[in-house]
Amino acid sequence: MSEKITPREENFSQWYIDIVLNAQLADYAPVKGCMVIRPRGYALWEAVQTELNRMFKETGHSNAYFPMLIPDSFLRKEAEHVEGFSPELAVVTHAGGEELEEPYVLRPTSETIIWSTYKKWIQSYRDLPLLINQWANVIRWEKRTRLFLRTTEFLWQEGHTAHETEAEAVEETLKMLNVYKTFVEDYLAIPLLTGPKSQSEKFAGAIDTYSIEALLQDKKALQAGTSHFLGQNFAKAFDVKYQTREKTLDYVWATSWGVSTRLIGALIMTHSDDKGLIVPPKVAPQEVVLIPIFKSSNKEAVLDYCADLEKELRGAFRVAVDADDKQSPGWRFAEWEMRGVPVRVEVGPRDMENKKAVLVRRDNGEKKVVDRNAIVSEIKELLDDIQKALFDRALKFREDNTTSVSSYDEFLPLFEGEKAPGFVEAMWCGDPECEAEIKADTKATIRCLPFDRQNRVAGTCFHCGREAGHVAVFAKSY
RNA sequence: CGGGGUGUAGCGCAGUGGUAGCGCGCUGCGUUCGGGACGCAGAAGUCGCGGGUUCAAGUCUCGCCACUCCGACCA
Repeated sequence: MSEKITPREENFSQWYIDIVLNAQLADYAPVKGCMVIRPRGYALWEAVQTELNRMFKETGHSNAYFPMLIPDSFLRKEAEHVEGFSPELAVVTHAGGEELEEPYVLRPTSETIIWSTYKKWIQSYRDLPLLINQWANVIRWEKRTRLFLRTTEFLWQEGHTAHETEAEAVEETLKMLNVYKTFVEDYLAIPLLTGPKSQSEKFAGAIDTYSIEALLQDKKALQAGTSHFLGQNFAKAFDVKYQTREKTLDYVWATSWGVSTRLIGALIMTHSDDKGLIVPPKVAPQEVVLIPIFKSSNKEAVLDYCADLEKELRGAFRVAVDADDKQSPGWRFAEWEMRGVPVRVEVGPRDMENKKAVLVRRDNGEKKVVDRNAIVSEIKELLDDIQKALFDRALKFREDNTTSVSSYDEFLPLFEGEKAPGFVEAMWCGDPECEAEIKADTKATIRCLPFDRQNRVAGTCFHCGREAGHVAVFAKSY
């Protein structure tokens, strides 16, 4: 069984790669760290795009597109920004057979090209807020890449907004963080921690960075998306001023926020098992696979019987049908399990005779024999159940792998050895030096200061013993 | 970018200097079919890339590249 997939226990990294390649989500490309996203993988990305676009538009945003080539000088206008990104830039130095006077950078993110444009578009408070999103590719020359999780080129969306007031920009930052949380939890069924990053972990050029943090099956944390409050940093760097309602001039307030194809990696690593991919029904390119079971003697009769059923299913669900007579039923079962389709419908001679069908859940393998006539409502119920069960299972995993500590003596052993300990929460003083020492000792980083865990009484920092005003969540991360 | 490992048919691998192999998969035909069926016939290779040694290199040697594991780096 599943000989193609390395078990998680044996080698988690290899398991992940096996899933990506065997479920035909992506393939390696000729250039270091780049991947080809195959139709089955791209369909997942399209599901992400469809829902997020709906949510972005409901919150007042419009899509636009800015160029991929950015003049080198633009990057340099915001000091922290250039410092943060320059090590991973790819630069175009030649074009049209000649060396360029000024090199172009392949965008690692679009703040600079967008803010240079916003300068032209914003004069008055009447031009605000400006709420724009773009779907784009970006290039970051990372040292160590991994399919979907960290690739040299990746697809993402980046929202860039401009506001009259600080309060409005902060509100936007948190609103979009919450859009991400809602989408990722409700559709991808991945439970998240949300909250601000520590100052040392924030985005280059931001005042505050907020993130959504997931815990994957190997107990490492993944930053699944970010929303940044940029203050007036980019407005100042690109001289974007507007006339206020009081007829004064002021710099606008900015946000930016993004999620990427990394979400597909998070999806895989959260739900899948040793048989292959598991996809939550709401984003599954195919919710149901119909597998007719027949012998050559009764093939025609079974397929006839399935024709009506298929029509009915297609009226209600996204459906695949696999009636390949070159493959045994067992082979087809295993194949569609690897592809992650949430519900399998088996129909053979027995079912035909009894006016039944067999439903099998991908998430836990349970089989259920149902009346042919009730099949649509039965599947609907099952899909809802699976969606919920996947989230609940992931949430339980996270809770089972979250530890609370009050001293460094408790903390240190958790981060010894190969295995990651999951999320570890502790009272923390907020000092970057204290954070750096912890990281140097253990490789643990602060994932965020979760909003919903700040209700503890004030105490002392678990590491340095000084007064502590935050609960921080530590983990080993991707 | 540093250290280790790997690179031979689509995939997994064998092949210690002398004719390019095996299993799975693939194509065709037939028999099978309720958890990865079987028979027969067939197709498929610049042995990762580039130099060097040699009468002769998949094999020895140097360089490079890719993947992978571990580090450093990382919205």
